[in-house]
Amino acid sequence: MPELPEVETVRRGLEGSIAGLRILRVIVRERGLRQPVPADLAERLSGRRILSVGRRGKYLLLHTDAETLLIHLGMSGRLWLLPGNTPASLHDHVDLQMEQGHTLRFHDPRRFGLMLLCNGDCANHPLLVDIGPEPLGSDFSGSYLWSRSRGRRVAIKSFLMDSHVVAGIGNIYASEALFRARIHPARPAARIARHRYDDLAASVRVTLARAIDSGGTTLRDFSGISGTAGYFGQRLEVYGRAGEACSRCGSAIVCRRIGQRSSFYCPHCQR
DNA sequence: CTTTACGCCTGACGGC
DNA sequence: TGCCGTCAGGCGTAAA
Repeated sequence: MPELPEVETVRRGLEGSIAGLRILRVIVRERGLRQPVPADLAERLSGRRILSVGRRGKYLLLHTDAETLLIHLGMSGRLWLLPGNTPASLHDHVDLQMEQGHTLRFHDPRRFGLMLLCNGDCANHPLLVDIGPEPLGSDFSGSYLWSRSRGRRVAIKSFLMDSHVVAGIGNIYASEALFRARIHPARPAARIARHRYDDLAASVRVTLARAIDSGGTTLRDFSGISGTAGYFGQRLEVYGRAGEACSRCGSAIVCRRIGQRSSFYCPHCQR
């Protein structure tokens, strides 16, 4: 999926385009997502007005004047804002037809995404309640990471990608943040010095913030709501660059599997 | 409790 | 050209 910067890019796009609009009609073509789309989604959303668009980790929250629509893009999900008469094609699972001739379309070939309704702000929803702090928020810091890492022998990269530790960091940005902090991705989380966690927290923030500024990373499946590409891919230091020269020392970037995921790093700079 | 393996799906790609 | 194995940005669950 889209990781946090891509979801934030989508959130901003939606906030600026459909916030304030009423949902006129909902079309569900495929209910078999990660969890089934509620059978009564259409009747519960029709006539509702979208008040604002929020985000928690990689989840989007479309707050309406009644319930909140919770959306996750999984690995391959996309949201497009299209003219209302755009014909649907393969994997176009859900349309929200809005006022002013807009249709918000959910498209997801792999169907790891999710669309659910919940009450209020969804903060206590089972899928959200155990998610760690927002990495760009004030609860996230080196001391927080350090305290959570006590007794954890898991690789630091897997630790960073654990949504219960910190929200929204996936495979790309975990590799990038660790490169920036010069920490080897396979290092056990408990065997990283306290002061290095300050570097790591700062690196996570900078990496994510820059990616958001660039409109996210487009590798395969991501684009903004108008189909525009994100440009952070041009700024990735290690992800997908196995064999290329490290920008810091010139050594060849290495790819190896850590926690069942491809991990990219510089074996010279990262320790 | 922590850690690891796996499944959910489709599509793209590389090797043969 | 087609077939097959592998991989892909997530995440929850089961098992050890």
